[in-house]
Amino acid sequence: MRNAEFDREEVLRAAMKAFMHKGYANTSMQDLKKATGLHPGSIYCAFENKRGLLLAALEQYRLDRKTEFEQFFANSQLAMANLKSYLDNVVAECISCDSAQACLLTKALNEIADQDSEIQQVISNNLSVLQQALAEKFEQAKAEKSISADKDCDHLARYFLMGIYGLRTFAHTHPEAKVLEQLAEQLYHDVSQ
Amino acid sequence: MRNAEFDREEVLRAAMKAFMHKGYANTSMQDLKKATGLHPGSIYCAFENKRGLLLAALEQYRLDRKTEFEQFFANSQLAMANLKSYLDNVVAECISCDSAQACLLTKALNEIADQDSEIQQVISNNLSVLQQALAEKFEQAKAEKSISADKDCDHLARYFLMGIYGLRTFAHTHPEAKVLEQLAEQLYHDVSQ
DNA sequence: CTCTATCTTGAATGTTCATTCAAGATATCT
DNA sequence: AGATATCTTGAATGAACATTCAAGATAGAG
Repeated sequence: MRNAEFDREEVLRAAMKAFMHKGYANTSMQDLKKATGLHPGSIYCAFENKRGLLLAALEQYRLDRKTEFEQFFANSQLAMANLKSYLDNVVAECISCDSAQACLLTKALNEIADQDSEIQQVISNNLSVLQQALAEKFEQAKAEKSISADKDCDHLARYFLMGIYGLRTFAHTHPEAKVLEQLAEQLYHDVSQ
Repeated sequence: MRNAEFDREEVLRAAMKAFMHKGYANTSMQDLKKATGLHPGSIYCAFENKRGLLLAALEQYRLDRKTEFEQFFANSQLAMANLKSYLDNVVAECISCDSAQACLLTKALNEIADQDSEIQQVISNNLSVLQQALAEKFEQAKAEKSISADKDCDHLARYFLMGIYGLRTFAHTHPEAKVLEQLAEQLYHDVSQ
């Protein structure tokens, strides 16, 4: 007889930002209250507890990133060109040094994966989906003759993803545009040739 | 008139393990008490507080890794062969899935770097030293004609380190030996050729 | 307009945390 | 052996935490 007043997606994106900024353990309910505008009771009512909020935020993150990914390839350019754009976007996020543009998946993976196997599983699944999507793009690139026919596209996808993980970590100590762009350039070169 | 009973290095290595296993925020003083065998009072006396213990552990980690690194190159083999051994060792650590063999620097970097600039600085310095050491090995490889003379050794060192970061993160979701070895193989190939 | 199911609020709860400190123990020096 | 400086011990402290819940507010149904 009465609907919730808050916008679920907005709340989850705010929670995502909070978790990305301070990590899971260090983000208090008070931080989450401030970030989402929701009182503790509402959070518990909607998401059961802090962990439930993280799980919901991870799911929203997956959806948002899926949409974003598809937009990078929703054009008529060659797959390899789009992969380059995707990589350039990661670099841009790294350069911005904006913790809200970090990757919630890798952040959470580093922090809690060892201690919570359900969350570990959720994150692993999400990353596997991304890896699979990348592999398909490399297959497309192969069909377009951008890369040679004897390449293993699953391997290329794994290597590309590994490079992105490395880039994100590296950026924490070297957020300089020139360095990161050079690294991305080489990564792109190494999966192209 | 009385010396401390505990072995400082042993205590710091135990603290390192505890921090690597659960992260900084999630490791309680009670965990640290159990891990180190020291009572809270002794920890506070020796290291000022939990943060001081982390800083001391980071310093011990730096020393231990420096020793380990030098051992990898304390032989008469070519620099590139030793770099491969070093990389293989990282892979072996990843395969073991032993949180005690993770990298304290990257773990701490992901968790707290954004929130504590002094710790950020310490970690960045440590990683820069490693990067510099790697660059020297690539210089040596160049002198040995293992890599071509027009290579930028600083760039190679950065790329190699980025790959190691990526490998460690990737291993969290794919701890399979075959996959990690293949990725390491390609990374080695890409910095060789 | 009234009723009621549902949502919102924020103070209260009990737990866990980092930190302190005074009492007790002990190694070293004289 | 006695004195004392230093270390060890672990209970006490207060703050911060996640979580609960009862009271108040409000949207929508009748």
